[in-house]
Amino acid sequence: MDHFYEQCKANNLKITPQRVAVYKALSSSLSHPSADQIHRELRKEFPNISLDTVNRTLITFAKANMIDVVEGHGDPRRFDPNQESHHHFYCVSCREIFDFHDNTLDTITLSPEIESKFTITGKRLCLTGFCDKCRSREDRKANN
Amino acid sequence: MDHFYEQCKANNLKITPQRVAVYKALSSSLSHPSADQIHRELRKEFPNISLDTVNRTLITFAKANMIDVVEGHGDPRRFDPNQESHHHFYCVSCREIFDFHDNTLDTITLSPEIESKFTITGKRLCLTGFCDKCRSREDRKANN
DNA sequence: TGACAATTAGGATCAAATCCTATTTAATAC
DNA sequence: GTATTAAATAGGATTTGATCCTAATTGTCA
Repeated sequence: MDHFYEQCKANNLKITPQRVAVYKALSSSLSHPSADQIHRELRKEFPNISLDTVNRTLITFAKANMIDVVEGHGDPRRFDPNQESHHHFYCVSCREIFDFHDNTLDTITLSPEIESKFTITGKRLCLTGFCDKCRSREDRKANN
Repeated sequence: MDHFYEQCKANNLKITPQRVAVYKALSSSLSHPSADQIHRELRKEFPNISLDTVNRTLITFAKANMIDVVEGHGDPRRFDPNQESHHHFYCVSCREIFDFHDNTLDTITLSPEIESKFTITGKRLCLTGFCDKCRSREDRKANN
């Protein structure tokens, strides 16, 4: 938890009981929970904590690189007509998905342990970050 | 489009004007659109087509392996406290996400072209399929 | 061509995320 | 300590995506 306090300091985030609670709840979870799940969990201890606060707090942590948002990012369900092996870059700013191809990556082999533990129907490298357009927009913001 | 008709046949899907339209709209799109986006597009040509139909149709195609649902699958936004390099297996049945580690995969290098085109903040192999529990459940269903 | 099962339209419902505003609170300087 | 101020919170309202429901329609196959 010391690390948590340090990271808050470094990002100018006030340390509130709610933030501590949210961070603890997420850290102790193995299920990649949603804001709603964490909210329900925390309600037991803090009957008044609001969903909005939990959600906002998690997004704040994510922006500060203290936690991650998993692939998908809560966007509406999206479809892909391309049935050939390919990979995705997702821009967290404009939410656009860019396809890219890579012969080397297409041949990635998994450990036998993983192959046997799951029935794998899809395999894809998922990159996240900023696309060219949004990168320059972010840079402008930072320099103002 | 011949391929489309064949796949419909093979999956016992009736060929309706709506299905043809949805398939064409998705195929000609490069933006990994949502049901809503396709619906808005199709409204121009078919003013009466309903969002529910578009959504249902896309899900039907996906179940028939004619198209894909991209990573994230429209689930609520989910968070991950684990900041170390790791990878994800997503069960499309129970929607659970399982972490796995792989030293080889952690060292994946991307083409310079991709590295320069985007500012990459996250890199992860995303597997989809059925987890152990759901696999056996699906098998039981299939045998009945 | 007729019959039946599958599919659709469109409104109702549900769920996730965000917005809004009055109130509270953590951090800082004194 | 105490006062000040900007940041953070609660909780209700709103928006948006997804699904459900039912009556009407339409492919398909005999």
